[in-house]
Amino acid sequence: MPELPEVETVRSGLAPLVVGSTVTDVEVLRASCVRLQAGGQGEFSANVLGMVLGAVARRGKFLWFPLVLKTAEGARHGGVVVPPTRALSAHLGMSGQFRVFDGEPPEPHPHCRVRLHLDAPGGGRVLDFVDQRTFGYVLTEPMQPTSDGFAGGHGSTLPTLPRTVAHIARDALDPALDDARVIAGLRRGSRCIKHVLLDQTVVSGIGNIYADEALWAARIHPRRPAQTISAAQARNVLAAVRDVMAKALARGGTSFDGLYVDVNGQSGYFSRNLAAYGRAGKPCHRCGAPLAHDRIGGRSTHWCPRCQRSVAWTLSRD
DNA sequence: AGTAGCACCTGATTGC
DNA sequence: TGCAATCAGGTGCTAC
Repeated sequence: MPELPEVETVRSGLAPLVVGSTVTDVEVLRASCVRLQAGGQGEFSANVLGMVLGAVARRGKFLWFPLVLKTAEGARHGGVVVPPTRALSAHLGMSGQFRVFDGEPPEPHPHCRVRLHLDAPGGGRVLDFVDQRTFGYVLTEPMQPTSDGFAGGHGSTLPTLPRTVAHIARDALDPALDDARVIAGLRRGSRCIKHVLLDQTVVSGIGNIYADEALWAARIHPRRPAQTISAAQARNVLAAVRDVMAKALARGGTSFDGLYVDVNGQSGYFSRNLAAYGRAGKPCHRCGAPLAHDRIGGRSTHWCPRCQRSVAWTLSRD
């Protein structure tokens, strides 16, 4: 399942292959993947066709390509152009991938939902959005200012965000993340801490796997109500989130070749070394106790019943 | 306002 | 063997 490290690996792999390319043709192979586009697939295609992909940007698990228009005037001055007012946004859901093919493209994979034909230097190139379980989507949407006026996402220097990304908090690896705000968010409300970590409006990029990993590292029981977490514990949780994400990114970023930008099925995903997720009944790497497993907030959750015992919560006052 | 729960979807796995 | 139920996952939406 693509979480922040996987999506960042996709973003950084994609950028050198597609930025600056013009979209010369659009094939929507499955209409439901543009379900968030108000005007349907016709509007999607019309908004993308002829536009230049200006960048590949990301906040949390959300990706977008600012759409710029290459004008004759702009071309005379060596390139850009019109500041992007619209973006092609994409979310990988739980199984989405982007793949790039140069030259004569193969038949689209059965799970290919959208194929963009690009005008790449030296010949044709296609960008496929492949998504087996169809939780992912693409759409075009307007860009709007960020709430703090700073650059809206990794890979972008613009203080703007696509509409569907505007309500998402900065992510765990964002240098502009407001730690105090996140720590306050992790300590607020009756929801259990596992659920709060998955709330993309507190801090974004965390999915089910890294939520379990971070709580294991911080030794916090996933059922612990947020409002019982001390400030020090919340700081530890945030530090653990950053740590597991950074380590995963360091691993995922090394195993991609240029033309096959993978997210899920291949080495990036399976080479994760996980201490908690998926290890129900196996010994804890710290204490050897068998890890527990249950559904928390509708999500499969794994933890060490010995190391993460702090369920006997009391309201803390620090 | 904050929280809970469901819909969305497909393929792999498990149970009868 | 065949079919049905279950599970996995993130987000958007609706209903308390």
